[in-house]
Amino acid sequence: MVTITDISQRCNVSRATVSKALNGHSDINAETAAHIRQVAKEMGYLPNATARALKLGVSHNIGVLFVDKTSSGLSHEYFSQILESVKQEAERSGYDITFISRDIGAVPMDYYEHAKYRNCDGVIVASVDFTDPAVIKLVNSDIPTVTLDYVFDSCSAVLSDNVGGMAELVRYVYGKGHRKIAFIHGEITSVTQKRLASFHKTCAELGLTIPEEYIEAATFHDPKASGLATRRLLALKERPTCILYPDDFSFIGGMNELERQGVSIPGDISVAGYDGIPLSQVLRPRLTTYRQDAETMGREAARQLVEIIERPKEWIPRQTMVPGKLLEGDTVRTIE
Amino acid sequence: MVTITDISQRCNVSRATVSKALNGHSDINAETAAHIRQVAKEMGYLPNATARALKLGVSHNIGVLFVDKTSSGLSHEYFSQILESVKQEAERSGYDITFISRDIGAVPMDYYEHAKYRNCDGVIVASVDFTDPAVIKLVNSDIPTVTLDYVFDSCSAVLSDNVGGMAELVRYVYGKGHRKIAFIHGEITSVTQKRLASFHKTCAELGLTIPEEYIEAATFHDPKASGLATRRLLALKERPTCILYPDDFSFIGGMNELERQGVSIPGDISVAGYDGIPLSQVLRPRLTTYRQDAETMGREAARQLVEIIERPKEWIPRQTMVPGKLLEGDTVRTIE
DNA sequence: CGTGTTATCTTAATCGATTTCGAAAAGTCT
DNA sequence: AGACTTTTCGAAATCGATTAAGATAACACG
Repeated sequence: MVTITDISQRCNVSRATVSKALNGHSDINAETAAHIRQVAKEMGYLPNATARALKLGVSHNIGVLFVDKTSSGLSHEYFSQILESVKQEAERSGYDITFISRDIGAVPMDYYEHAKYRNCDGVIVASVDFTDPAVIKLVNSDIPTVTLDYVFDSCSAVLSDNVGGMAELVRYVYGKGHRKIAFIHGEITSVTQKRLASFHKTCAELGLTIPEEYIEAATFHDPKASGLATRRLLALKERPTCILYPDDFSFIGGMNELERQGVSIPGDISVAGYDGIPLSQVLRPRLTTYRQDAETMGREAARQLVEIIERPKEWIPRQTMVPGKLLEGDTVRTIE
Repeated sequence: MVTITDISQRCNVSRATVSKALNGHSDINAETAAHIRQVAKEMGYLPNATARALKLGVSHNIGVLFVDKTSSGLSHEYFSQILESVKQEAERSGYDITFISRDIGAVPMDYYEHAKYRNCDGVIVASVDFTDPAVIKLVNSDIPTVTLDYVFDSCSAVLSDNVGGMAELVRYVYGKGHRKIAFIHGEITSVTQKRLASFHKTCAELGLTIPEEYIEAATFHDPKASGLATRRLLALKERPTCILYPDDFSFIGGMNELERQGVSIPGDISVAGYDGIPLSQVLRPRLTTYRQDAETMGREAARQLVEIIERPKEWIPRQTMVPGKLLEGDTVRTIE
């Protein structure tokens, strides 16, 4: 591998001169610098990121912590989309992406230790159990952190507008004439809590009284759980006319249960999902769902993290709300 | 941050001794070593991966190159699953994962340069245009490489059994009584070529003559393209009784077109996909599709790469074929 | 002409960890 | 006791790049 030393020998200058020439310092003669850069190019010189990181204490490397309970992590489409856009934005700013985990090899580590060990300049945290002490340790540490869909006082957060999204969804189905609206939610996380709160608040604003039995618990990304929840709703004396699901995957599980029971969609019961995965608009009927703007969220998270890293002085924790968009499919019908 | 120097001062020994104690060298007294380890633990010492990488020339870092044409990269579920299992396996062996790309920041780089710059010990390559000179440069370089779904002489490869998969699929629908089998394929890649070849070969073995018009071109992961191809097939005088699609996403696009034209599935026409994405078994009707074992592929790729990295002497390029599995859904019917 | 200034380059320390080589002390053997 | 091993530890170099501080020469100015 070509190093600075190799170049310095070829050019008959010191290593310091080469380094300065390549980094555009002003105390190097313009011609000398040009020559050095020329030679460096010819020799195919590449700076060694490792050596640089060691000396400068800055790695130009961002850690991402994406782990969900099922450890399916990336299989959740919403998160793979976020990851992809985080990656693109980080790269544009000159940062690479490294996954953070526990226990790298045989060595037991927590997330913070792993990030430190790898000299990450910052970390983006998503799709984890935010009550995990290891996560809390990380976000409260000296490492700049941006969280996705969760707020800590100690760091910036990029949030999908769950409150606004749920409100829009409820108002939409209300506008279609629905009054008996049921909500199947995912496991209790901050996201679920926000959607639940927004659901109740919006219903109240619209003058709707939602019976307790209309609120059902399921699990994110779990068609079976939502199927069961759906069955419970169908068993009620007074069936809802519309059911909201925690995500599109669960949504489809619910639709299956409805069809199995001979309930037509949206003829007998209307349904809507959340996430707006690409497939939702390919399937027939097209799913009515609230699309979370994963791309913007990832980009925004990366942008903010880079800003914190590069301008730590001016930084104060900030929450950024990313709006989504209602995708009006064919699963909610108008009723009188 | 706690460094080796800090520990050496606390223990009144040299830095060399600390390093050796922590790495279990035999020329350190057992008691001394125990004490040093104890103190290191108390002080919360973490080795600095950067310094280590610089000195040892080994980063314990694996690059992954996942870029598809639409630069949607990870949005392709097959690849996010592979990535996830690559990550898990790599971590178990003590390796971290970093994404490789071009042009990190303002600096123009090719994949090889990027991997070198980051001191990657090896790279896993998938979902790229394998005719890209930058990719070819990488796989032919001194950096150990494992490719997914593509074979170079210069490196090991992990392959989904496209030949076997397609053969199984064809034989399955043949077994169901189908004789007029159409095949919509993705853009021409090595994967497509294998499936095409296997399709023809298997049909020939079964004594089937497939008219040219039954072979249609579309694009991977593109429901519109497959919809159009489907329309062309439906316009034929002699319609096929079964259509095979390049992947499940395209598959669904094709099904939509069929339904739009009032063709019932599988009553009028049978259909089958490829990939076996999780949703394929949640949707109703359940999709008949050939499931690629992404998890095994990722794990195998990581395992082999680690082996090449750690035992370069004994290594010879090897191809590993990972079998998939036919998921028998409800989209292929039996005909007399 | 002496002093100060500027432009240009080098020396050497540094980041944190590893490792070669050697040194000192302790033990072993004849 | 003298010679030789073995055990245990440390000094110093090293990986590649950066940078503070210093050196040298050219130049300007009163």
